Amino acid sequence: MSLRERKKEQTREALSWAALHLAVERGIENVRVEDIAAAAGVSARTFNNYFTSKFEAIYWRALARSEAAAVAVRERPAGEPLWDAVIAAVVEQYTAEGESRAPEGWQAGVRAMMQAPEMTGEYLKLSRRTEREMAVAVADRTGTDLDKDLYPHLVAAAVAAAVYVATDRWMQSEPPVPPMASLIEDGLRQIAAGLPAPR
Amino acid sequence: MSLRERKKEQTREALSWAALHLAVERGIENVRVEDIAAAAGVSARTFNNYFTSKFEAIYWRALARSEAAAVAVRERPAGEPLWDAVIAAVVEQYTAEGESRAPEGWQAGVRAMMQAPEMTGEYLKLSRRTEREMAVAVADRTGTDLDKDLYPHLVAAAVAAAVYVATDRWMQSEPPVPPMASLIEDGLRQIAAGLPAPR
DNA sequence: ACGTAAAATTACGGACCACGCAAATTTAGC
DNA sequence: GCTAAATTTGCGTGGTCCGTAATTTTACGT
Repeated sequence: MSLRERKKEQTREALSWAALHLAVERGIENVRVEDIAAAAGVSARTFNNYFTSKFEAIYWRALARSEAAAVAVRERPAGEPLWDAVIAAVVEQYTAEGESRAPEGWQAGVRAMMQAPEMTGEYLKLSRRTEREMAVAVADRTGTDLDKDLYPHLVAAAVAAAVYVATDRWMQSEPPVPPMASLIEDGLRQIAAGLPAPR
Repeated sequence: MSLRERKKEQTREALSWAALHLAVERGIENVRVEDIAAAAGVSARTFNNYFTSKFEAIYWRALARSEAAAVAVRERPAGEPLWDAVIAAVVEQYTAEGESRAPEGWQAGVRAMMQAPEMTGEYLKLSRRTEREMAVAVADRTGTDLDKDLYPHLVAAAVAAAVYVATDRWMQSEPPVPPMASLIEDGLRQIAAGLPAPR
């Protein structure tokens, strides 16, 4: 990777972290694009070269994780049943992370920030774009057709929904907070079982 | 209903129709809030008293339909299995409508408009708010707990996902266009079956 | 080390949005 | 007809996002 490409990645990371930190610190309503740009050491115009909104900057890491999940589905063993592959691939993204290394209070801060009304729906809006990656991976594994079949899109949308609901639950949990990976796995398994009404 | 309440509803309807019409006519990127307000015969400030964005105005009818679906779930026979109730309630909203009475070219225009990149994710963002209604209805019917159980939220999110995917497919269909209700029912049935990989 | 080209950053201006506030208007109720 | 409540509207403001062009940085060849 060239110096220029490395610097671009570094800028993107810096902007994303600055967005997240400032939002947790001050609340999303007190964070302006200009603040994020200043914290990252670039101009506001540069911020908009990288992200179309502060929400996109905040969620960039989560969105990258969704992309990585789709890639991981493709890389699962070829004969593996679809849902086993999907669940393993998705859960993997939420397990190999240094959650326990986050500063004290960080997770509580993130949870509080994500509850702000301004955040409602923003993740879903942005995740629409990464859903297609998952649909492509599912279509490849199941031999279904993206243009003719609902199936791959349904799986992708249902997976995104399960991840969303589980992370929303995680955000609203009181201590002791269950691991996000467990919640996500639970959600995906319920989907794969056809969401039977509990007894 | 008082005159005042009737006038408020009429204003909301007028604004929503104006938004949808102008977006179909000119493309969303050529429609300003001021244009919508003028077409509805009110000020731009009044527009923002009713809607927080032009997307909310455009999708208002669809969002109202989601709300109506949640209400309809509550009204299904008490002993009816959950998914039968949900599918019937949701599909009902997309059947009792005068699709065939729309002007020639209208459906094609709506489809084209919804494909615009600016629209991506906007419906999902807004639908987040109505999902809770469906979750409440599901919790009531299944005796699950909104604060403790993932289940009602998973069902609500999965239903919203199925509706979204089906309407997206409908929008992208070449003539002869299948009825939206059929696509939605198909999607919901696949979800209720656990999205098994097709053979 | 230097010169040129390509890419990225930045400054600037402009269009647009969304909201708070208060004045004006309309509706409700007696 | 009068008063109160609700709604509409005008105005101002803060903020966002983009297009454009100038400036700076990096890449590459010599």
